[in-house]
Amino acid sequence: MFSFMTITKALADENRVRVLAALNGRELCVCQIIDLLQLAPSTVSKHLSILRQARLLEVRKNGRWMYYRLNEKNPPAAVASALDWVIGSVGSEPVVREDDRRLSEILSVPLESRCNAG
Amino acid sequence: MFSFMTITKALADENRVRVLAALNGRELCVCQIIDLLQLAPSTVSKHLSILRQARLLEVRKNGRWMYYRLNEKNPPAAVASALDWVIGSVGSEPVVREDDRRLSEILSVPLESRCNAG
DNA sequence: AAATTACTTCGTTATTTGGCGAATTGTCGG
DNA sequence: CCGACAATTCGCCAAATAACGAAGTAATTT
Repeated sequence: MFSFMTITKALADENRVRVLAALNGRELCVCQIIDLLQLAPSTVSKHLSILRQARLLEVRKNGRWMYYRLNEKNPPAAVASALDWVIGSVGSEPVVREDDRRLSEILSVPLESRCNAG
Repeated sequence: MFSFMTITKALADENRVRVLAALNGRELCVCQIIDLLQLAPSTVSKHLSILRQARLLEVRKNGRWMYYRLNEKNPPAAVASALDWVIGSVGSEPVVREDDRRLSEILSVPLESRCNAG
């Protein structure tokens, strides 16, 4: 029950759900997620660590950048179905649509030209 | 996004998840849920109201008893998939197994012979 | 090596949440 | 109508949580 509740608690915050939706189909660097959510780096880092502890996210390090992505490789069953449920449910939410729009802007700026360029 | 977050917040408490699991395949009276969770009536009532606001539960009144059941008649899509996910994920959890055992005891006592008979 | 950049960890604060008991509402049996 | 019972609402308190800035770690650039 503990690991299941870790997932439900991870999903019980709107900013974390927005992160999951934003990571659908792509990986993002922390600084891009900071730019998207408009929150302090320490806050975003905490959110990502909660999502990672729930095994909803995986992380990859490249130089100074940390790339987060959905855990779709070999997730626990409860994680896989949670991701399906969340991604399937929030795709048409206005907040998520708007995030998607902003993300295309964010992604159009190459990472090398300063991370929090916006 | 609001109604989706209402669901995730409703799921982010172990006692509420236990209620959902207990209501899988049957309806229960509040006093039986109180007996199961071993919490104060006011606390249980609050939990049930949170689950109901999320539209995860439906309620039926019969005399002085309130019968709660999963909202499986015509639930919003996000509710239906949430219930599938939860019920499918926690069925084999020890806590839920033990609750199921206790429930067969609780259900063997007719409601008329005092509600909190145990 | 020193400065810069990217991210995380730590400590603090404000808000939310889960729990209880007391008081309230509504229903049934006498 | 009155007492008993089922359930909810209200008010309170303790614990959990989201947010921030400051300090720390690690990699890159100069």
